[in-house]
Amino acid sequence: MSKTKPSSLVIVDDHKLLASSLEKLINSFPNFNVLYHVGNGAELQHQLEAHAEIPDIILLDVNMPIMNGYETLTWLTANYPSIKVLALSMDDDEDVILKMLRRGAKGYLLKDIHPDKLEEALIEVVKNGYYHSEKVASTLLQSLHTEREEEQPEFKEKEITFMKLASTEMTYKEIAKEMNLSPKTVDGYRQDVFNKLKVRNRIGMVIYALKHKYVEL
Amino acid sequence: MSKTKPSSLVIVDDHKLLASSLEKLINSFPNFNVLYHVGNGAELQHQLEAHAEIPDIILLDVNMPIMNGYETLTWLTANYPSIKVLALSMDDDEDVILKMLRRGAKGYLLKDIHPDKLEEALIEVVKNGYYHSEKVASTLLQSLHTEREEEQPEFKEKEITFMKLASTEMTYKEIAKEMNLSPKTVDGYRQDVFNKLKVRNRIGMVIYALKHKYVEL
DNA sequence: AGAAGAAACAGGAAAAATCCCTATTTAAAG
DNA sequence: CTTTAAATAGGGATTTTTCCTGTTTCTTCT
Repeated sequence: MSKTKPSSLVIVDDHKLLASSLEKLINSFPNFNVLYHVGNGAELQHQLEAHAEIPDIILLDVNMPIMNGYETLTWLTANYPSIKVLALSMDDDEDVILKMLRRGAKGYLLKDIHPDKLEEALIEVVKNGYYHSEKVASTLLQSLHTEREEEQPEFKEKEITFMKLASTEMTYKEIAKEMNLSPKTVDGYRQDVFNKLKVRNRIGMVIYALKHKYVEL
Repeated sequence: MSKTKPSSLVIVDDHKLLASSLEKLINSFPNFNVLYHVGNGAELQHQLEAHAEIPDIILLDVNMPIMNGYETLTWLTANYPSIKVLALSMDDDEDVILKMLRRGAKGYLLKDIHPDKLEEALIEVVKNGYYHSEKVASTLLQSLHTEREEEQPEFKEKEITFMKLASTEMTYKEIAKEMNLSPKTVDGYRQDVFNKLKVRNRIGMVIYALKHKYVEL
Protein backbone atom coordinates (compact mmCIF):
# COMPACT_ATOMS: atom_id res chain seq x y z
CA MET A 1 0.00 0.00 0.00
CA SER A 2 1.24 3.44 -0.78
CA LYS A 3 1.43 5.69 2.21
CA THR A 4 1.05 8.92 0.22
CA LYS A 5 -2.28 10.50 0.88
CA PRO A 6 -4.49 10.88 -2.19
CA SER A 7 -4.46 14.05 -4.25
CA SER A 8 -7.70 15.93 -4.61
CA LEU A 9 -9.03 17.13 -7.94
CA VAL A 10 -11.65 19.46 -9.31
CA ILE A 11 -12.88 19.23 -12.88
CA VAL A 12 -13.99 22.27 -14.84
CA ASP A 13 -15.75 21.38 -18.06
CA ASP A 14 -19.00 22.43 -19.61
CA HIS A 15 -19.54 18.99 -21.05
CA LYS A 16 -21.24 17.58 -18.04
CA LEU A 17 -21.21 14.15 -19.47
CA LEU A 18 -17.46 14.18 -19.81
CA ALA A 19 -17.04 15.85 -16.45
CA SER A 20 -19.14 13.30 -14.63
CA SER A 21 -17.68 10.29 -16.28
CA LEU A 22 -14.20 11.67 -15.93
CA GLU A 23 -14.89 11.97 -12.25
CA LYS A 24 -15.75 8.29 -12.09
CA LEU A 25 -12.68 7.38 -14.05
CA ILE A 26 -10.34 9.37 -11.89
CA ASN A 27 -11.87 8.12 -8.70
CA SER A 28 -11.01 4.66 -9.91
CA PHE A 29 -7.34 5.62 -9.95
CA PRO A 30 -5.55 4.92 -6.69
CA ASN A 31 -4.37 8.06 -4.89
CA PHE A 32 -6.70 10.43 -6.65
CA ASN A 33 -10.14 11.61 -5.75
CA VAL A 34 -12.37 14.17 -7.33
CA LEU A 35 -13.94 16.66 -4.96
CA TYR A 36 -16.52 17.97 -7.43
CA HIS A 37 -16.91 19.35 -10.92
CA VAL A 38 -18.30 22.58 -12.34
CA GLY A 39 -19.35 23.77 -15.76
CA ASN A 40 -17.35 26.94 -16.16
CA GLY A 41 -14.87 29.30 -14.56
CA ALA A 42 -17.44 31.42 -12.82
CA GLU A 43 -18.86 28.44 -11.00
CA LEU A 44 -15.38 27.46 -9.99
CA GLN A 45 -14.85 30.89 -8.44
CA HIS A 46 -17.99 30.54 -6.38
CA GLN A 47 -17.06 27.11 -5.22
CA LEU A 48 -13.53 28.04 -4.26
CA GLU A 49 -14.67 31.13 -2.43
CA ALA A 50 -17.37 29.26 -0.53
CA HIS A 51 -15.87 25.84 -0.01
CA ALA A 52 -12.86 25.79 2.20
CA GLU A 53 -11.60 22.76 0.39
CA ILE A 54 -8.86 23.67 -2.07
CA PRO A 55 -7.96 20.93 -4.52
CA ASP A 56 -4.40 19.96 -5.33
CA ILE A 57 -5.11 19.78 -9.02
CA ILE A 58 -7.64 21.31 -11.37
CA LEU A 59 -8.51 19.81 -14.73
CA LEU A 60 -9.50 22.80 -16.78
CA ASP A 61 -11.28 22.68 -20.10
CA VAL A 62 -10.20 25.42 -22.48
CA ASN A 63 -13.35 25.93 -24.49
CA MET A 64 -16.15 26.89 -22.19
CA PRO A 65 -18.94 29.40 -22.19
CA ILE A 66 -19.27 32.17 -19.58
CA MET A 67 -15.72 32.16 -18.34
CA ASN A 68 -13.35 30.28 -20.55
CA GLY A 69 -10.09 28.50 -19.87
CA TYR A 70 -7.84 31.51 -20.36
CA GLU A 71 -9.66 33.78 -17.98
CA THR A 72 -10.14 31.08 -15.44
CA LEU A 73 -6.50 30.12 -15.52
CA THR A 74 -5.39 33.72 -15.18
CA TRP A 75 -7.63 34.14 -12.19
CA LEU A 76 -6.44 30.90 -10.66
CA THR A 77 -2.74 31.64 -10.94
CA ALA A 78 -3.40 35.01 -9.37
CA ASN A 79 -5.57 33.80 -6.51
CA TYR A 80 -4.63 30.20 -5.94
CA PRO A 81 -1.08 29.81 -7.23
CA SER A 82 -0.60 26.59 -5.33
CA ILE A 83 -3.21 24.70 -7.32
CA LYS A 84 -1.73 22.79 -10.22
CA VAL A 85 -3.79 23.30 -13.32
CA LEU A 86 -3.90 20.84 -16.18
CA ALA A 87 -5.43 22.22 -19.35
CA LEU A 88 -7.83 19.93 -21.15
CA SER A 89 -8.78 20.55 -24.74
CA MET A 90 -9.97 19.08 -27.96
CA ASP A 91 -7.58 20.70 -30.34
CA ASP A 92 -3.84 20.74 -30.54
CA ASP A 93 -3.69 24.27 -31.86
CA GLU A 94 -0.29 25.67 -31.22
CA ASP A 95 -1.45 29.10 -30.15
CA VAL A 96 -3.97 27.70 -27.74
CA ILE A 97 -1.43 25.44 -26.11
CA LEU A 98 1.10 28.24 -25.81
CA LYS A 99 -1.49 30.60 -24.40
CA MET A 100 -2.42 28.18 -21.67
CA LEU A 101 1.12 27.24 -20.78
CA ARG A 102 2.23 30.87 -20.67
CA ARG A 103 -0.52 31.56 -18.21
CA GLY A 104 0.78 28.90 -15.93
CA ALA A 105 -0.83 25.61 -16.83
CA LYS A 106 1.28 22.69 -15.63
CA GLY A 107 0.34 20.60 -18.62
CA TYR A 108 -1.87 20.33 -21.63
CA LEU A 109 -3.94 17.23 -22.26
CA LEU A 110 -5.78 16.42 -25.42
CA LYS A 111 -9.21 14.99 -24.91
CA ASP A 112 -8.56 12.05 -27.15
CA ILE A 113 -5.77 10.66 -25.03
CA HIS A 114 -5.89 7.20 -23.57
CA PRO A 115 -7.07 7.02 -19.95
CA ASP A 116 -3.77 5.49 -18.93
CA LYS A 117 -2.10 8.64 -20.14
CA LEU A 118 -4.36 10.67 -17.95
CA GLU A 119 -3.35 8.72 -14.90
CA GLU A 120 0.27 9.00 -15.94
CA ALA A 121 -0.16 12.75 -16.33
CA LEU A 122 -1.74 13.10 -12.91
CA ILE A 123 1.02 11.11 -11.27
CA GLU A 124 3.65 13.15 -13.06
CA VAL A 125 2.10 16.40 -12.01
CA VAL A 126 2.04 15.36 -8.41
CA LYS A 127 5.62 14.19 -8.57
CA ASN A 128 7.30 16.73 -10.82
CA GLY A 129 4.84 19.55 -10.91
CA TYR A 130 4.26 19.32 -14.64
CA TYR A 131 3.44 16.97 -17.48
CA HIS A 132 3.62 17.21 -21.21
CA SER A 133 2.53 14.56 -23.65
CA GLU A 134 4.73 13.74 -26.60
CA LYS A 135 2.30 15.29 -29.00
CA VAL A 136 2.11 18.58 -27.15
CA ALA A 137 5.83 18.60 -26.56
CA SER A 138 6.54 18.14 -30.24
CA THR A 139 4.04 20.83 -31.14
CA LEU A 140 5.86 23.16 -28.83
CA LEU A 141 9.27 22.32 -30.19
CA GLN A 142 7.99 22.94 -33.65
CA SER A 143 6.71 26.32 -32.60
CA LEU A 144 10.23 27.29 -31.64
CA HIS A 145 11.31 26.85 -35.21
CA THR A 146 8.27 28.41 -36.81
CA GLU A 147 9.71 31.92 -36.58
CA ARG A 148 7.67 33.77 -34.06
CA GLU A 149 4.65 35.12 -35.87
CA GLU A 150 5.62 38.23 -37.80
CA GLU A 151 3.41 41.08 -36.76
CA GLN A 152 0.12 41.55 -38.53
CA PRO A 153 0.15 44.05 -41.35
CA GLU A 154 -1.88 47.23 -41.12
CA PHE A 155 -4.68 47.93 -43.53
CA LYS A 156 -6.31 51.11 -44.75
CA GLU A 157 -10.06 51.47 -44.53
CA LYS A 158 -10.50 50.97 -48.27
CA GLU A 159 -8.41 47.86 -48.19
CA ILE A 160 -10.51 46.36 -45.45
CA THR A 161 -13.67 47.20 -47.33
CA PHE A 162 -12.16 45.56 -50.36
CA MET A 163 -11.21 42.46 -48.40
CA LYS A 164 -14.73 42.14 -47.08
CA LEU A 165 -16.28 42.42 -50.50
CA ALA A 166 -13.68 40.09 -51.96
CA SER A 167 -14.77 37.51 -49.43
CA THR A 168 -18.01 37.09 -51.31
CA GLU A 169 -18.84 35.82 -54.75
CA MET A 170 -18.57 39.25 -56.32
CA THR A 171 -16.15 39.80 -59.16
CA TYR A 172 -13.63 42.60 -58.88
CA LYS A 173 -15.61 44.55 -61.45
CA GLU A 174 -18.67 44.37 -59.23
CA ILE A 175 -16.63 45.29 -56.22
CA ALA A 176 -15.34 48.33 -58.08
CA LYS A 177 -18.87 49.41 -58.87
CA GLU A 178 -19.90 48.87 -55.27
CA MET A 179 -17.02 51.00 -54.05
CA ASN A 180 -17.48 53.62 -56.75
CA LEU A 181 -13.98 53.09 -58.01
CA SER A 182 -12.32 52.05 -61.21
CA PRO A 183 -11.68 48.32 -61.52
CA LYS A 184 -8.06 49.24 -61.91
CA THR A 185 -7.99 50.97 -58.58
CA VAL A 186 -9.50 47.94 -56.97
CA ASP A 187 -6.85 45.88 -58.67
CA GLY A 188 -4.33 48.13 -56.99
CA TYR A 189 -5.81 47.36 -53.58
CA ARG A 190 -5.74 43.73 -54.43
CA GLN A 191 -2.07 43.89 -55.27
CA ASP A 192 -1.22 45.78 -52.11
CA VAL A 193 -3.15 43.42 -49.89
CA PHE A 194 -1.67 40.35 -51.55
CA ASN A 195 1.80 41.73 -50.95
CA LYS A 196 1.14 42.53 -47.32
CA LEU A 197 -0.31 39.10 -46.70
CA LYS A 198 2.13 37.27 -48.93
CA VAL A 199 -0.68 35.27 -50.48
CA ARG A 200 -0.83 33.94 -54.02
CA ASN A 201 -4.46 34.56 -54.74
CA ARG A 202 -7.87 35.61 -53.60
CA ILE A 203 -8.49 32.35 -51.77
CA GLY A 204 -5.50 33.00 -49.56
CA MET A 205 -6.77 36.47 -48.81
CA VAL A 206 -10.22 35.21 -47.91
CA ILE A 207 -8.77 32.62 -45.57
CA TYR A 208 -6.70 35.31 -43.93
CA ALA A 209 -9.65 37.65 -43.62
CA LEU A 210 -11.66 34.92 -41.93
CA LYS A 211 -8.88 33.84 -39.63
CA HIS A 212 -8.33 37.37 -38.48
CA LYS A 213 -12.01 38.18 -38.18
CA TYR A 214 -12.15 40.83 -40.84
CA VAL A 215 -15.13 38.89 -42.08
CA GLU A 216 -17.37 36.32 -40.50
CA LEU A 217 -18.89 33.25 -41.90
CA MET B 1 -34.28 -6.43 -7.61
CA SER B 2 -35.21 -5.93 -11.22
CA LYS B 3 -35.56 -9.15 -13.13
CA THR B 4 -34.74 -7.64 -16.51
CA LYS B 5 -31.36 -8.67 -17.70
CA PRO B 6 -28.93 -5.84 -18.35
CA SER B 7 -28.65 -4.18 -21.75
CA SER B 8 -25.29 -4.25 -23.45
CA LEU B 9 -23.67 -1.20 -24.96
CA VAL B 10 -20.85 -0.30 -27.27
CA ILE B 11 -19.37 3.19 -27.39
CA VAL B 12 -17.98 4.67 -30.60
CA ASP B 13 -16.04 7.87 -29.99
CA ASP B 14 -12.63 9.07 -31.03
CA HIS B 15 -12.18 10.92 -27.76
CA LYS B 16 -10.76 8.01 -25.90
CA LEU B 17 -10.89 9.87 -22.67
CA LEU B 18 -14.60 10.40 -22.95
CA ALA B 19 -15.16 6.90 -24.23
CA SER B 20 -13.33 5.28 -21.35
CA SER B 21 -14.83 7.37 -18.66
CA LEU B 22 -18.26 7.08 -20.19
CA GLU B 23 -17.81 3.35 -19.99
CA LYS B 24 -17.16 3.61 -16.28
CA LEU B 25 -20.13 5.86 -15.81
CA ILE B 26 -22.50 3.60 -17.67
CA ASN B 27 -21.26 0.50 -15.95
CA SER B 28 -22.23 2.17 -12.73
CA PHE B 29 -25.83 2.32 -13.88
CA PRO B 30 -27.87 -0.71 -12.91
CA ASN B 31 -28.99 -2.81 -15.86
CA PHE B 32 -26.43 -1.49 -18.30
CA ASN B 33 -23.03 -2.75 -19.15
CA VAL B 34 -20.55 -1.65 -21.74
CA LEU B 35 -19.00 -4.40 -23.83
CA TYR B 36 -16.21 -2.28 -25.25
CA HIS B 37 -15.50 0.99 -27.02
CA VAL B 38 -13.84 1.90 -30.32
CA GLY B 39 -12.47 5.08 -31.87
CA ASN B 40 -14.29 5.19 -35.19
CA GLY B 41 -16.75 3.46 -37.46
CA ALA B 42 -14.19 1.32 -39.21
CA GLU B 43 -13.07 -0.19 -35.93
CA LEU B 44 -16.66 -0.86 -35.05
CA GLN B 45 -17.13 -2.77 -38.27
CA HIS B 46 -14.17 -4.98 -37.50
CA GLN B 47 -15.34 -5.62 -34.00
CA LEU B 48 -18.87 -6.47 -35.01
CA GLU B 49 -17.68 -8.74 -37.79
CA ALA B 50 -15.23 -10.53 -35.54
CA HIS B 51 -16.94 -10.52 -32.15
CA ALA B 52 -20.08 -12.56 -32.04
CA GLU B 53 -21.39 -10.29 -29.32
CA ILE B 54 -23.90 -7.81 -30.71
CA PRO B 55 -24.78 -4.98 -28.34
CA ASP B 56 -28.33 -3.85 -27.71
CA ILE B 57 -27.36 -0.21 -27.94
CA ILE B 58 -24.59 1.75 -29.59
CA LEU B 59 -23.59 5.22 -28.47
CA LEU B 60 -22.31 6.82 -31.62
CA ASP B 61 -20.28 10.00 -31.80
CA VAL B 62 -21.06 12.07 -34.87
CA ASN B 63 -17.76 13.80 -35.45
CA MET B 64 -15.07 11.24 -35.93
CA PRO B 65 -12.16 10.76 -38.29
CA ILE B 66 -11.85 7.81 -40.68
CA MET B 67 -15.50 6.79 -40.73
CA ASN B 68 -17.81 9.35 -39.29
CA GLY B 69 -21.18 9.10 -37.61
CA TYR B 70 -23.24 9.36 -40.77
CA GLU B 71 -21.49 6.61 -42.63
CA THR B 72 -21.33 4.41 -39.61
CA LEU B 73 -25.00 4.81 -38.88
CA THR B 74 -25.93 4.12 -42.46
CA TRP B 75 -23.89 0.98 -42.38
CA LEU B 76 -25.34 -0.07 -39.05
CA THR B 77 -28.96 0.35 -40.04
CA ALA B 78 -28.23 -1.67 -43.16
CA ASN B 79 -26.32 -4.47 -41.48
CA TYR B 80 -27.51 -4.54 -37.89
CA PRO B 81 -30.96 -3.00 -37.90
CA SER B 82 -31.75 -4.46 -34.50
CA ILE B 83 -29.11 -2.41 -32.72
CA LYS B 84 -30.49 0.79 -31.28
CA VAL B 85 -28.19 3.68 -32.03
CA LEU B 86 -28.02 6.81 -29.94
CA ALA B 87 -26.19 9.69 -31.58
CA LEU B 88 -23.82 11.61 -29.39
CA SER B 89 -22.56 15.02 -30.39
CA MET B 90 -21.19 18.31 -29.24
CA ASP B 91 -23.30 20.65 -31.27
CA ASP B 92 -27.01 21.03 -31.57
CA ASP B 93 -26.87 21.90 -35.23
CA GLU B 94 -30.24 21.31 -36.72
CA ASP B 95 -29.02 19.74 -39.91
CA VAL B 96 -26.76 17.36 -38.10
CA ILE B 97 -29.53 16.21 -35.82
CA LEU B 98 -31.92 15.72 -38.68
CA LYS B 99 -29.38 13.86 -40.71
CA MET B 100 -28.73 11.41 -37.92
CA LEU B 101 -32.36 10.86 -37.08
CA ARG B 102 -33.28 10.36 -40.70
CA ARG B 103 -30.67 7.69 -40.97
CA GLY B 104 -32.24 5.80 -38.16
CA ALA B 105 -30.78 7.03 -34.90
CA LYS B 106 -33.11 6.33 -32.00
CA GLY B 107 -32.10 9.50 -30.24
CA TYR B 108 -29.69 12.38 -30.20
CA LEU B 109 -27.75 13.26 -27.09
CA LEU B 110 -25.72 16.40 -26.56
CA LYS B 111 -22.42 15.85 -24.89
CA ASP B 112 -23.10 18.44 -22.27
CA ILE B 113 -26.13 16.70 -20.81
CA HIS B 114 -26.29 15.67 -17.21
CA PRO B 115 -25.36 12.06 -16.51
CA ASP B 116 -28.80 11.44 -15.06
CA LYS B 117 -30.21 12.34 -18.43
CA LEU B 118 -27.99 9.80 -20.03
CA GLU B 119 -29.31 7.07 -17.78
CA GLU B 120 -32.83 8.28 -18.42
CA ALA B 121 -32.17 8.18 -22.16
CA LEU B 122 -30.82 4.66 -21.99
CA ILE B 123 -33.78 3.46 -20.00
CA GLU B 124 -36.17 5.14 -22.40
CA VAL B 125 -34.52 3.61 -25.40
CA VAL B 126 -34.77 0.15 -23.93
CA LYS B 127 -38.40 0.69 -23.00
CA ASN B 128 -39.77 2.70 -25.91
CA GLY B 129 -37.16 2.30 -28.58
CA TYR B 130 -36.34 5.97 -28.75
CA TYR B 131 -35.45 9.02 -26.69
CA HIS B 132 -35.35 12.70 -27.38
CA SER B 133 -34.22 15.34 -24.96
CA GLU B 134 -36.24 18.51 -24.60
CA LYS B 135 -33.54 20.53 -26.26
CA VAL B 136 -33.33 18.32 -29.29
CA ALA B 137 -37.08 18.01 -29.46
CA SER B 138 -37.49 21.76 -29.43
CA THR B 139 -34.80 22.18 -32.02
CA LEU B 140 -36.69 19.78 -34.21
CA LEU B 141 -39.98 21.52 -33.67
CA GLN B 142 -38.39 24.80 -34.52
CA SER B 143 -37.04 23.29 -37.68
CA LEU B 144 -40.58 22.64 -38.77
CA HIS B 145 -41.29 26.33 -38.69
CA THR B 146 -38.02 27.61 -40.03
CA GLU B 147 -39.04 26.94 -43.60
CA ARG B 148 -37.14 23.83 -44.36
CA GLU B 149 -34.29 25.06 -46.38
CA GLU B 150 -33.33 22.88 -49.25
CA GLU B 151 -31.47 19.79 -48.11
CA GLN B 152 -27.75 19.98 -47.95
CA PRO B 153 -26.39 18.35 -51.04
CA GLU B 154 -24.46 15.13 -50.73
CA PHE B 155 -20.91 14.94 -51.97
CA LYS B 156 -18.78 12.12 -53.23
CA GLU B 157 -15.43 11.46 -51.61
CA LYS B 158 -13.52 12.95 -54.51
CA GLU B 159 -15.62 16.07 -54.46
CA ILE B 160 -14.93 16.58 -50.80
CA THR B 161 -11.23 16.09 -51.36
CA PHE B 162 -11.42 18.62 -54.14
CA MET B 163 -13.26 21.11 -51.98
CA LYS B 164 -10.66 20.80 -49.29
CA LEU B 165 -7.81 21.37 -51.67
CA ALA B 166 -9.67 24.19 -53.37
CA SER B 167 -9.89 25.89 -50.01
CA THR B 168 -6.18 26.59 -50.17
CA GLU B 169 -4.07 28.72 -52.44
CA MET B 170 -3.47 25.86 -54.84
CA THR B 171 -4.41 26.28 -58.47
CA TYR B 172 -6.64 23.72 -60.06
CA LYS B 173 -3.68 22.41 -61.99
CA GLU B 174 -1.86 21.75 -58.75
CA ILE B 175 -4.95 20.17 -57.26
CA ALA B 176 -5.19 17.86 -60.25
CA LYS B 177 -1.60 16.77 -59.78
CA GLU B 178 -2.20 16.22 -56.09
CA MET B 179 -5.21 14.06 -56.82
CA ASN B 180 -3.54 12.25 -59.69
CA LEU B 181 -6.23 13.33 -62.08
CA SER B 182 -6.42 15.33 -65.26
CA PRO B 183 -7.10 19.04 -64.76
CA LYS B 184 -10.16 18.46 -66.87
CA THR B 185 -11.53 15.93 -64.45
CA VAL B 186 -10.98 18.32 -61.62
CA ASP B 187 -12.78 20.93 -63.65
CA GLY B 188 -15.65 18.49 -63.84
CA TYR B 189 -15.78 18.18 -60.07
CA ARG B 190 -15.68 21.94 -59.82
CA GLN B 191 -18.65 22.28 -62.12
CA ASP B 192 -20.63 19.64 -60.27
CA VAL B 193 -19.91 21.15 -56.90
CA PHE B 194 -20.74 24.65 -58.12
CA ASN B 195 -24.05 23.40 -59.40
CA LYS B 196 -24.92 21.56 -56.21
CA LEU B 197 -24.05 24.59 -54.12
CA LYS B 198 -25.44 27.11 -56.57
CA VAL B 199 -22.34 29.26 -56.24
CA ARG B 200 -20.76 31.44 -58.88
CA ASN B 201 -17.12 30.83 -58.15
CA ARG B 202 -14.49 29.30 -56.00
CA ILE B 203 -14.90 31.88 -53.26
CA GLY B 204 -18.49 30.84 -52.79
CA MET B 205 -17.46 27.24 -52.57
CA VAL B 206 -14.78 27.95 -49.98
CA ILE B 207 -17.24 29.87 -47.85
CA TYR B 208 -19.64 26.97 -48.03
CA ALA B 209 -16.95 24.44 -47.19
CA LEU B 210 -16.01 26.45 -44.13
CA LYS B 211 -19.56 27.02 -42.99
CA HIS B 212 -20.32 23.36 -43.23
CA LYS B 213 -17.09 22.21 -41.65
CA TYR B 214 -15.67 20.45 -44.64
CA VAL B 215 -12.57 22.46 -43.92
CA GLU B 216 -11.37 24.34 -40.92
CA LEU B 217 -9.65 27.63 -40.64
C1' DA C 1 2.89 78.53 -55.70
C1' DG C 2 5.78 74.43 -56.03
C1' DA C 3 7.55 69.94 -54.56
C1' DA C 4 6.65 65.47 -52.58
C1' DG C 5 3.95 61.67 -51.68
C1' DA C 6 -0.18 59.17 -51.53
C1' DA C 7 -4.31 57.63 -53.90
C1' DA C 8 -6.62 56.68 -58.02
C1' DC C 9 -6.40 55.04 -62.47
C1' DA C 10 -4.72 52.54 -66.78
C1' DG C 11 -2.44 49.61 -70.58
C1' DG C 12 -0.93 45.34 -71.78
C1' DA C 13 -0.35 40.58 -71.31
C1' DA C 14 0.01 36.04 -69.24
C1' DA C 15 -2.15 32.75 -66.19
C1' DA C 16 -6.06 30.92 -64.13
C1' DA C 17 -10.81 30.22 -63.66
C1' DT C 18 -15.17 29.49 -65.59
C1' DC C 19 -18.42 27.56 -68.89
C1' DC C 20 -20.38 24.53 -72.37
C1' DC C 21 -20.32 20.49 -75.05
C1' DT C 22 -18.67 16.09 -76.29
C1' DA C 23 -16.19 11.63 -75.94
C1' DT C 24 -14.04 7.85 -73.85
C1' DT C 25 -13.44 4.46 -70.21
C1' DT C 26 -15.01 1.99 -66.25
C1' DA C 27 -18.28 0.08 -63.07
C1' DA C 28 -22.73 -1.46 -61.99
C1' DA C 29 -26.95 -3.39 -63.12
C1' DG C 30 -30.18 -5.93 -65.63
C1' DC D 1 -23.76 -9.73 -72.72
C1' DT D 2 -26.12 -5.52 -73.44
C1' DT D 3 -27.73 -1.23 -71.21
C1' DT D 4 -26.99 2.47 -67.98
C1' DA D 5 -24.79 5.32 -65.09
C1' DA D 6 -20.72 7.30 -63.21
C1' DA D 7 -16.09 8.77 -63.52
C1' DT D 8 -12.63 10.60 -66.37
C1' DA D 9 -10.93 13.65 -70.18
C1' DG D 10 -10.45 16.68 -74.06
C1' DG D 11 -11.51 20.96 -77.10
C1' DG D 12 -12.28 25.50 -77.27
C1' DA D 13 -14.17 30.06 -75.95
C1' DT D 14 -14.87 33.73 -72.60
C1' DT D 15 -14.24 35.97 -68.38
C1' DT D 16 -11.68 36.87 -64.45
C1' DT D 17 -7.63 37.12 -62.02
C1' DT D 18 -3.02 38.25 -61.49
C1' DC D 19 1.17 40.84 -62.43
C1' DC D 20 4.12 44.61 -64.01
C1' DT D 21 4.75 49.17 -65.24
C1' DG D 22 3.32 53.48 -65.86
C1' DT D 23 0.45 58.15 -65.60
C1' DT D 24 -2.75 61.40 -63.62
C1' DT D 25 -4.95 63.55 -59.77
C1' DC D 26 -5.31 65.07 -55.15
C1' DT D 27 -3.43 66.43 -50.75
C1' DT D 28 -0.23 68.24 -47.83
C1' DC D 29 3.68 70.63 -46.36
C1' DT D 30 6.75 74.51 -46.70
